[in-house]
Formats: sequence, structure tokens, C-alpha cells
Amino acid sequence: MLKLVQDSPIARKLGAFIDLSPPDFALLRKLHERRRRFPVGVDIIHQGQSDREAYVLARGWACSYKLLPGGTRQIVDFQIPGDFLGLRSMLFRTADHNIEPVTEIEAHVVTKSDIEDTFSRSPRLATALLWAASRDEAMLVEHLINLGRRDALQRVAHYLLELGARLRLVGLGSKAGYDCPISQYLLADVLGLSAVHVNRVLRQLREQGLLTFRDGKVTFDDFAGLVALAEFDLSYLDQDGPLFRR
Amino acid sequence: MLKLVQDSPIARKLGAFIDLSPPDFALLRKLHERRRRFPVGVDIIHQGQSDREAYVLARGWACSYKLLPGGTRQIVDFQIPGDFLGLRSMLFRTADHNIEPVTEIEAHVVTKSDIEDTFSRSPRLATALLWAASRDEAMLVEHLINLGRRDALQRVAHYLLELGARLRLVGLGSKAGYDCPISQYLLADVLGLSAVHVNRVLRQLREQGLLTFRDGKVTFDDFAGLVALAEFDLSYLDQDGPLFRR
DNA sequence: CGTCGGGTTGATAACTTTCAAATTTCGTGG
DNA sequence: CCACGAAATTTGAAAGTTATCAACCCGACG
Repeated sequence: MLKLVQDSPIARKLGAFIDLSPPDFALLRKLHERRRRFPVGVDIIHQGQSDREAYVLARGWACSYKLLPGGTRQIVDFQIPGDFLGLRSMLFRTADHNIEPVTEIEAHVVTKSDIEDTFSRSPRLATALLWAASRDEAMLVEHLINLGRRDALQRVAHYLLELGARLRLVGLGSKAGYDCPISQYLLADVLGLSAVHVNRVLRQLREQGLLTFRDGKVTFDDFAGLVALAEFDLSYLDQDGPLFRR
Repeated sequence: MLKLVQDSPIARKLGAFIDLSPPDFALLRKLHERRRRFPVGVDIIHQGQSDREAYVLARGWACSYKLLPGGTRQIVDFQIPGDFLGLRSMLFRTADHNIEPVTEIEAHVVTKSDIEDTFSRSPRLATALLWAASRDEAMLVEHLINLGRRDALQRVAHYLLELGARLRLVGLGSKAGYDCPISQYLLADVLGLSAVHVNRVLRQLREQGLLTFRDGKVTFDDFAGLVALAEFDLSYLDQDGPLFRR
């Protein structure tokens, strides 16, 4: 069972920041008690809602998004195993965005008191949580830059590379590629492009021998070339191994 | 002196979230001890740097940005009095972005131990800090949506409205308008547009009687019309008065 | 004065969206 | 096993938005 916890996505991720101690694992194990399953397509958190519960994604993919009056939507990001869902809405009066499973997902419930417990019992783990939140924000910033200053080709390449790096961190991908259950429509909504254009860009990347996205799999055909094209520098992910050691 | 602290931008801002108690003011007053001045145009934090110090902006405007290999840059956001500078880079191995004063600024130094102190001595104030951080992230998300799904006209209108709302919160603006020391070039870099296009859009907004941005002043000529055009809904700023009361 | 940064404007080029339609994929029921 | 319909992908053509390039203007300042 302890081994199970060590292999969980959240432990892998936090373990990249601090060396987790046995008591830390115990706290994490407690998180694993309340596991809940959610079907595809039904919001698990939605704008305006004010219940105070967050989750750690254990299996499957989700996405956080906001709907605009015009009917369009912007996906803020996809969440993969080990990511938090709705941590910010726990602190706000009302949730300011929606979260929806992209595949069937399983998630662990995190309550406000869990967080408070963690903060009082394990400052180290608390630091790791803050680091995780900071890292989420850094990804948000990079995403902002993607939308603001990169053209569609770079944008697609950069985002798929980032997803790859995040998945590697939790053991779900490699430099060869990864399973990616998102449609071109979803990719369009996260990248601020139209689905049609995403399709064209994917073709271009494929024809240039850089990457193939087909049948729910992203394959990096030329990792180095892709990194160069996207000007991808993963230092913003801050994942070069534990910063604080025991 | 106590009065001075209560009127400080940071106290005004946090006061919108919790009713601050006298001990809270005392802690905030401590923050006000180390005040430092920085000239225009010289980075106070830059990418890759790893000293661990953050600031609370007391006077003037700053901006956080990232440079891209091509020579372009994306401004992540402008910071106004009461905002934190570099809180995230304190937690990261190395800063992942730059911060540069837009005007001459004065800022209060915040160290890691200040934060730890606050967390242990005043859980209420700590909550307020987390709220402030969450609010920053919510603004980042809204900014992302701006870049991803709004055209240039809405984008400019929305951002200038947001700045107005933020400035009102710290007593530096009204629904009539505010002083805004940023050039059209800077506005272009924060909105992911070219300076030329920003100029055209500003002209359009002016000619439609919506807003005037001239001589360092933003004037809302038709606040309601502007809100409608930008589909501006400030609930994401979560500033409808203290959530937690004493 | 002369220069320099910021603002303004016009013309052209590039990129991306929109609209429309064909094709493929895939789950489901016959 | 095949047929069918819905959803996702693919492609072309036209329209729209924004960037780029190139001037010109203006006030601040040495």
C-alpha cells in the first residue's frame, strides 16, 4: 500500500520538488481515501457554484474552461493525473471557472480542513503544495505567452511539448510521445484557434516530420526539431529534481 | 502612523477580503519598514536570477514580462500599488520572468521569513495573502481569455476596464477614469498586439465615444457601453466586500 | 537646432477565421 | 456482420483581422 502511494501521480509530482518523508506519505495516503469517479462531459465544478471542495486527479484527463457570452469558450488548461482541480475556487466566494472531465476520471477529494491539516502538520509538504501551485501559475504564464506572441504552428508545438513534459513527470509519457485523449476541437479551444486551423497546423507538423497526432496518440517524430521550432525551454516547469532534500 | 498603514494600498486591498484586526495592522506595519526605491527601466527581478526576495509595490507602476528569442516580448501584467512583485520567484529555484518598473517605484521588501511569520502568527492574514494570490491567478486566467478569444477592440476595452477596477480597489481611480502611465507600446505588449494596431483601436474607441486614452489618462466616456462591448464581468476579481468578517 | 521616443496614418502582406462540403471513424442497432 | 447516424477529421475558397513596412508629426530635451 505504501508503495502504491509512492507511485501515485501526486507523490511523483511532489517528489520532484521535495524528498517526501514517511509522515508525508502518510498524509498523502489519507488523501487517497475518498476516491470519486466522474463521467465524461458533466461539469464537476461550475462557474458561480460555491461549495468548497477540491480534488486531486488520480486517473483520466479533465479541463478547466470559461464560457463567453458569444458562445465560444476558452479552455484554460488540461489537467492530468497528479494535478489539482479547483484549488482556487475553494478560496473564492464562488468558482470563477468550470471544470469538466475529458475522459472518465477518478479524483481524490480534498477539503479545506485537509489543506489546513497539511499546513500545520508538515511544513515541508505545505511548501511542496505551494510549489505545485506556483508551478501551475508558471504554466499559466507560459500559456499566456503562447497565445500572445506565438503563431499557430509554434503554439501547437509548444503546447504539445509541454503536455509531454508534464506527463513524463507523472510517468505517463516519454520523449517518444504519449496518449492524448483530446480532440482537435478541444485543442483549438485551449490554444485560441479554430478547429479547422488546428487541423491544418497538425498536418503541417506531420508533413515536416516533426510530430504526429493521430488516434489519440502524440508521437514526437523529431523531438529536437520540435523543441527548436517551438522555442521550448522547460525551465519554467522547474522540474530538475528535488530542490529541498531531507 | 496606524492611519497611514490603514490607508496603504496593501491594507486597502486585503481589507476588501477580510476585516483587518489591530494585530494584522501591526504585521503589515512591519512590512512597511524596509522601503526601497527603484528607477524606471532597470529590472528589479530578472529571469534566471535566484535571490529570494519579493516586494509589495507601494508607489508607481511595474510590469512583469518574458522575452522571447525572436526579440519580441510578452508583458504578463502590470502591477499597481498594493500588488506583489515576484512572490512566485521566491518559491522557484530561479525566477521565470522579469519585473521592471514602468515609472519610478517604491516597494516594501518581503522576505521568506516575513511570509513564514505571517503564516504562523496570523492565520487570518495568511488567508488574505492566499486570497490575494488566488486573485492574481484569476486575473491571469481572464487575461488568457482576453488573448485567446477576444478581438483587439474587446481586448483593449476589457483590459483598461480591469485596470480601472483594480485601481479603484486601492483608491487610485474611479468610474470616470484613472492616471495610466503606460505607452501604447507597453499596452501592445501586454495585449499581444502590435503598437500600430493598438493605436488604431484606441482611435476607434475614442471615435465611438467609449473611452479616451490621452496624455497618460484613461477617461471612460461611456462606462456602461464599454462594459457591454468588452463583456466585462468583474466577478472574477472577487471584490464585493469582505468575505470573512471579524 | 537636431534628435529621439511616442503617437498617428496609409498601403500592403500575412495569418487565421468562417463557411461549406466531403471523408473518415466509430458506436449502436438491425 | 452490416448498415446507419453522429461525431471528428480533412480540404478548398473567400472573407476578415492584424501585422508589417514606411512615412510623417509632435513635443521634450540637450
